[in-house]
Amino acid sequence: MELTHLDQIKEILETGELRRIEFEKTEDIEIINLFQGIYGVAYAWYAAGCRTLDDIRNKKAGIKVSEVQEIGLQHYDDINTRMPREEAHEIFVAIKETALSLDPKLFIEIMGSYRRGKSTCGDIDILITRSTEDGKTHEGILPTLLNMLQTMGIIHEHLSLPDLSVDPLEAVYRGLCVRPLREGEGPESKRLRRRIDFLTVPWINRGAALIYYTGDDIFNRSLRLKANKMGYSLNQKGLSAGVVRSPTRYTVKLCDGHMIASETEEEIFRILGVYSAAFHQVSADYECSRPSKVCLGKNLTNGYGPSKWSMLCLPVYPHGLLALGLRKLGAPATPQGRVKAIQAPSLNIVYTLPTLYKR
DNA sequence: GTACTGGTAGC
DNA sequence: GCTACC
DNA sequence: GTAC
Ligand SMILES: [Mn+2]
Repeated sequence: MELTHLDQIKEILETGELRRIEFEKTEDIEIINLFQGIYGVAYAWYAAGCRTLDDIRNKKAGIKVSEVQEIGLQHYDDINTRMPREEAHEIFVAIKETALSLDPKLFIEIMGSYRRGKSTCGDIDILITRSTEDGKTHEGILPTLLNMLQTMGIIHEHLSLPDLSVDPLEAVYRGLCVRPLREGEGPESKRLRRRIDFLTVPWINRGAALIYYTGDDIFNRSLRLKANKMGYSLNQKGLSAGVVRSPTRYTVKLCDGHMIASETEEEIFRILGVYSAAFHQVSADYECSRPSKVCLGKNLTNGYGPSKWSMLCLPVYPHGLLALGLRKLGAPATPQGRVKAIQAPSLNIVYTLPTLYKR
């Protein structure tokens, strides 16, 4: 008998894993995943006929490789090796100390997989903001901090620099770093390059930024989908009501609406009805920790078009639902083309926030 | 039978 | 429009 | 496909 998605979810919740797991191993996905480890282009290179990293290094098919992509190629193995949680911690401690030396009132947190409690981290994500109660802000901090970290030999290559001309309080940085030297270590000691990202936001947006930057990606999509169904819109700045979108071009906003929550995670979760053991006493059929992805492969049949789908992941989510990542076969094997969210509200699943969320 | 599918930034 | 972030 |  065929297992339904609901059966599979229950099995995962009850056993922690799903038997009969089959990874999606098709040539295009494998190669595009390889190329996505570079930074910058993946599907386009596959479409141009490249199949190996050397094809790209040799500029096969006349492809153009930017400066940033050359950096990605050069450090390919380093940046595609996950670091132990402890190394992320070491790097963050050094950065936090440097940042606080510039302004002791900065709010600086390590986000992403570290904040989700993972034992290894693919990169380091750092959120910076600052209380405005004394009339000051974190304006100008990030460029100064980046310069200092470069001088200290922590930050090495830049991949993407912030554009501060729109709002100097909002900045996104992407680059490569190494951990600080340990006691007794000389500069010759081998340290792997690590991907590092910084995000700065206005103080008022910190709650929404915490949610966004903690992730994971599917959790964010899932939460934003729920917000939409409730007539709201959620982004990294806040939760808004009254957003009106163009029916033809969905991303075009006809009306921005007004922000109803942004300063704390709790307020946003509360409005969205996402109860967490950290904030509320709740009863539920299941409790689960922040989503863990389970990869599996399965062909599904449906009513429209090419009828085969492959299921990529099955994370378990809060607000009594789950999301499945699906790719329609024949669709471009980009992350965008690959993922589709489906919900199962009949399962009453409670999402337990990591202890980091408590107060 | 119909509705569902994140939102934004940089280039 | 593509690639990136979560 | 799954939810309603
Ligand atoms: Mn990151």
